Formats: sequence, C-alpha cells, structure tokens
Amino acid sequence: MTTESRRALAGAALLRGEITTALRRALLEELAAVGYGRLSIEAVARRAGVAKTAVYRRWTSKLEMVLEVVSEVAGQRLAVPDTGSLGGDLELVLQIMAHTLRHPLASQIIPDLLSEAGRDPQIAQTLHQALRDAQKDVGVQLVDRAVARGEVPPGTDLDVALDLVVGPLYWRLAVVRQPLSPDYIPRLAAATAAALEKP
Amino acid sequence: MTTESRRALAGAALLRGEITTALRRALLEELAAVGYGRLSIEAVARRAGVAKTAVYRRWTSKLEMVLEVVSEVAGQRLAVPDTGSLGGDLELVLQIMAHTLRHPLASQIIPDLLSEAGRDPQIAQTLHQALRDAQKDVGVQLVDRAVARGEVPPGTDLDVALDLVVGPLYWRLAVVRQPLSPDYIPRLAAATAAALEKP
DNA sequence: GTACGTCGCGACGCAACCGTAGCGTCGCTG
DNA sequence: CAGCGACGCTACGGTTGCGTCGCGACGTAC
Repeated sequence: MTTESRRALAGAALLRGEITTALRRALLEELAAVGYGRLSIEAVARRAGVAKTAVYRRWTSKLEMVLEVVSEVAGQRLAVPDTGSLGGDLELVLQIMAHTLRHPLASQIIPDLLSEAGRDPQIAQTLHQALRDAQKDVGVQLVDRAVARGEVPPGTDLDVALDLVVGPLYWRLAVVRQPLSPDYIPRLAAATAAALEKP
Repeated sequence: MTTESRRALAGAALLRGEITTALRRALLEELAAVGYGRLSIEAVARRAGVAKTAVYRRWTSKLEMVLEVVSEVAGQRLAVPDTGSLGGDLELVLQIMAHTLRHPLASQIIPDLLSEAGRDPQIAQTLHQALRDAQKDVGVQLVDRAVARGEVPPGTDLDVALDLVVGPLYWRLAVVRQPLSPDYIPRLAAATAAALEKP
C-alpha cells in the first residue's frame, strides 16, 4: 500500500508524502554519489533536509529502503515497437538502452548495485528478477519476432542471443565509460544482427 | 622499487616482505568480501594478523594501497596464440576470460572497482589504462590477424569489434552471474565471429 | 472545543574506524 | 661490541554513523 493511498483511506495524520518523495530522491542521489557500501541513513536524511527518524518510520533498514525504491524504479516494463526488421528493432532497443545508461544517476547506481549483488543475496534476487523480466521482454519482442519473420533460425540459443544484444553496449557505457561516436549504435546493431542471423 | 629489492640493496632493517605479502593478500580478500566502499584498513590488518601501523608504514592511504596492489595484478599482459582462424582465436580468448572471471576474488573485485571508477578519477585512470592495454592486445592479436587472413574487411570498426568480443561474456559472468552451459563459449565464439566477418 | 494519536525533531549512548604517539625489540653498521 | 635506526605493537583522542527515546506541534474525531 502506498503512502498516498493510506492517507486517502484513513484521513489520519500519517506519513507525509512529500517527505517520502524527498527521501526517495535523496536515496538515489546519495546512492549514486557514494555507492551502496558507503551509504548511510544519516546522509540520506541530511540530503533530504529531514530528520533521521523520518527514515526509520518508513523503512526498517538501509537494505529494505534500497530494495523498495530500486525495485520500483527497475520494475518498469519496456515496450519495443515492431519496426519490421531485426536490424531496426535492435537499433531501437540499443538506443533506449543507451539513453538509460547515460542518465547520470542510473550509470552510477546500476553497476554499483549489480556489483553489490555479488555479496548480498537479497539484492541479487531483486535485481536479477528485474533483469530477467527485462531480458524476457527483449527476447520475446525481438528474437521471437525475428524468428517469425524468418530472419533467424528457430533453434537460436536465447541465452547467447540476449548476452550478445545487451553485453556490448553495457560494457561500453557502464564499464569502460567511453563516449559513443554518432554511428556507433547503427554499426553495433548491424553487427549484432549479423551474429544472430547466422545459425 | 619493490620491498624485496630495497632489502637486497640496503641490507638494513627495512619492511619485512612476508608481512607485505600477507597484507596484499588480505587486501584482495577483504576487497572481495566487503567492496571498496566499506573497506577499512583496520579490517585488512586484522585479516593479515598484523597491526595497523604495519599498513601505514607501507602505504599512506587506502586508495594508494588499492591502486598499487590492483595495478600490479591487472597489469599482467595476455598472450593469445594464433590458432589459425578467427573463430579459434575467439574461442580461446573467451575461454581465458571465462577462467579469469570465474575466480572468486576476481569476480567480486573487478565489478566493484569498475563501478567505483565512476566516482574516483584515480581508480578510473588506473583501471581504464589496464583495460585499454588488454583490449589493445586483443585487438592487435585477434582482429588484425583476422584482417590479415582476409576473414574480416580491413575497414572494421575496432571500437565496435572489441565491445562485441568482451561485452557479452562480461555481462554474463560478472553482471548476470549465470552459469555457462558446456557449449556456451563455442556458440558465443561462433556468433561473435559472424558479427565480425560481416562488413 | 477538547482530547487523542501520530507526526518530525533534537539528543543520547554505543560501536567502529581513523590516524598518531610512545614503547620495547631486533639487526645491521662501524 | 656498542649504538642506532626502523621495526611491530598497544593505547589513545576524535569523528562518524547507528538505532532509540522523549518532547512539542499539528490535525482529526467526537
């Protein structure tokens, strides 16, 4: 149940939604600035301009707070329109990915939490759940379509295909952090399409 | 100048190499266990079974310690033998990468530090230097050879090519952390070769 | 209009880590 | 063989974050 709905239902003096919003925003900013490891509840409250107890009234721990806020952001589904060809679909998906990974907060938070997922099973479960869902979207909307069009053979290994689509751009933007030349994404899309089309 | 060479040169009562070694090892273990953000010098010394001052005599800060130890490990060059075909070379490189990324310490430390590199320019410079060198090795030994063989066109975009080789496996092993099926690497190598061979 | 419940806020004791100073010891130097 | 320099170790004050408690304020219900 969201804070707002609770306020609407009860009409009583419950959590003030404006402060919850400020805390959510402050959490993401702080997460990007110092990372999960160094994240302190004090700093989040300070950044939101709010007392520490405001946090403890809403979440019981740093982990719970991060999981709730992040899973809400990460849970958004992605609709990929059908452009009519595998190459076109690929280019569109890569453009969307690039747009997301270029966001200053996202480009810091995503690699940080993914690395933390190697230590904390709860973070791992939450993030890998979100990843799996997002990848399934891409797999269904992109690979399955290409199979239906006859562009790729039906026996295509979905595991390899997904890694081929997502891996290079993530490596480039989130790991090596090099800028993209203007025609990088079209080239990458073409090369990836070639990899998928060959049996 | 290394500790050992200083001892050999001066013959005086200098840093004991055994303790330096224990600290290096402890640093890597601690780095894998808690990450750079939470890393404390106290914990490293404790893990090495040594007093805190032993650390401060060798390094002035946590950052300097990490940079020194990590850059030594990361600086090792990679020689890729010529198997005679692009597909064979690719499969070999991917096998070596997979072997490295499966090491328990490396699989934790590498993503952690790479994510920290987004915040700390010094870490970024050190790591991206190492990455650039390693990628150049792969580029020269793998792509250039393929061009010489006539397997790929001379105008191949090296940026895209390198991301295509490294990205998918890194994504799979270091980010999603899913196990590899036995024929995953051959399939990935074949698909990547197809992506490179098409102009 | 009054009483009650929940709010945000500042203050508190506790624990961990930082970086440094003083101590006794060991081994090379002359 | 005497002296000295660098060693590792224990101990210390200062800082930061944790999680909790009691206070006054505010709005709702009766």
